[in-house]
Amino acid sequence: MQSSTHVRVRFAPSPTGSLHVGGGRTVLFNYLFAYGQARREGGDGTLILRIEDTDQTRLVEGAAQQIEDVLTWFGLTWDEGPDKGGPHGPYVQSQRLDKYQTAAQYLIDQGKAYRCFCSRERLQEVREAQQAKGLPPGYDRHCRNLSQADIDARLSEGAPFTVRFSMPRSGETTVTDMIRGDMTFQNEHLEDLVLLKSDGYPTYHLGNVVDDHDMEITHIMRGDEWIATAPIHVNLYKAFGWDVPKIAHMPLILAPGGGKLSKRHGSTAMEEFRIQGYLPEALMNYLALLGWSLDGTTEIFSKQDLLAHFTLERVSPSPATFDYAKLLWFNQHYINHILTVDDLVARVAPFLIEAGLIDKTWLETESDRLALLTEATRLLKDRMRTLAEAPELMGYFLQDELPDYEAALLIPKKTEPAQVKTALDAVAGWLPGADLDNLEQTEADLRGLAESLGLKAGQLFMPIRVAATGRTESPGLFETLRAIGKDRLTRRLDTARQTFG
RNA sequence: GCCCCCAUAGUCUAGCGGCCCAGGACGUCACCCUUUCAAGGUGAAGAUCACCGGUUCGAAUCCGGUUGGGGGUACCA
Repeated sequence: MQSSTHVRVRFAPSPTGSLHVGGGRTVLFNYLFAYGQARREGGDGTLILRIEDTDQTRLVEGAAQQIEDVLTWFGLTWDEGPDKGGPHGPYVQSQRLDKYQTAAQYLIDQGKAYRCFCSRERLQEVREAQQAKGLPPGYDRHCRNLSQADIDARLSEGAPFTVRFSMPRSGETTVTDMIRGDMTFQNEHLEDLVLLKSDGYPTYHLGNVVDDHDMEITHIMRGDEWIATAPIHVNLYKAFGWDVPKIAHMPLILAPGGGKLSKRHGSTAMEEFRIQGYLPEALMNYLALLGWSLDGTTEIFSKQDLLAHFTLERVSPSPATFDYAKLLWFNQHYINHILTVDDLVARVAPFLIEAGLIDKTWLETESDRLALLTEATRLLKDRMRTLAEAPELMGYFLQDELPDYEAALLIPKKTEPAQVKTALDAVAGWLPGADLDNLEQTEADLRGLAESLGLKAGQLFMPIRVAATGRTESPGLFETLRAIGKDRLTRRLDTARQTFG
């Protein structure tokens, strides 16, 4: 990066729904660039959150708030925005309409924009006609050279109009992209885009350029889908006489089969990953590696690690396919190896409460229930892939009664029902005098019992496991029995024995 | 159709002219550990570096073309 000491970047979502992972990755890179790279290199870095709610027809109630909430969950912070204000507010475009109107009027006065009175129907017809002729569809600049008399006449009759940008008709425009280099476009291919809609709201193009200038944005980091309009934006800056910020387009995130990542392939919204039990740090780690890498070898990055190492120069220009399996691996890795047990307990609790397995009182310090929850979490830590799996995994530790299970599970392969019955009876005889807190003793006792019954250890352990948990998989048997406790174990054993009539 | 972007194993990537007949990770498979399931350990398969031409003593790395994939082509962002 150049020696600029002043970096101001922004994330500008439109509140038309929940935040997509592509957007999540874009904010992340903005955040890492401002707070990581810029500050490391001796400058200051500022991240601005701006809500671009200029499409009144697609607005979703509460979406802006939800985006802020999910960003907070994700672990990101920003310096200026709707919630915290700042020197360049307001940070919601619908509250800055006068600025866009003033800007549009300025361009009209300069002869760099014009009012367009064309109806949507006419626009549609023009587009269809051009497509039919095999020409590139686009506005035919019909209103670009209207006489002043025509314009006045239309205005006096109160005709609705949009304001369009007068793109230069010849020459070329070069966009310098920080991760792709120069991209040159022939001006004749660029459209006279609508800047101001007939409802007085700006389009993305005007709103974005005006605000980025007004908010003194130094670096624009946005999705790859904006490349096509970037040359028009550059021309807009020139028309206003403003400096063009540095621009970087983030590589696209593609769906597994190709194309856009959509619901059809699985979750696409940040919020959904939260609900499905993904950890924000795992999602962040995964998303950071989608288009960026440090050395091709290091895989695990905490937010601090990312802040310490991220550089825009190492962002790849090529699109990346979203791999759910790898995300799941990261999540599992964080649960299994990075989180502490206490931390996991705190993360898993909301999911258990939601499932009705525990309630808030379980979390009171020094309660026996918290001890049980903690022990259950410790035992299942290595077997949990997402937080959402916790209720399913931990039920038999947390509940008094076991849900019904298939009696056939009690009978291991190559073992007769009669043998199992005898074995469980023997275990029931042993249990009252057993010391479950002594794991070594429990193991010695049960191995001895198996031997005396003429069974292999596994042939005895599996029926006990199923009787105790209702499942064929569990953490180590002796620790599992200890956590369940003698009382519940006795009852569960009785239930199992009764299935043999 | 037109404009633009991209191109290393199924996927994410390292590589920025010789160290690479290509390294790491996910996934897959095998083995070890083992009371089950995981986790962990070890190992294997998997890429003629999309293709074709150049440049060079030498190319995955530079250039051109082709093909393929993707994006844009709205009074959506």
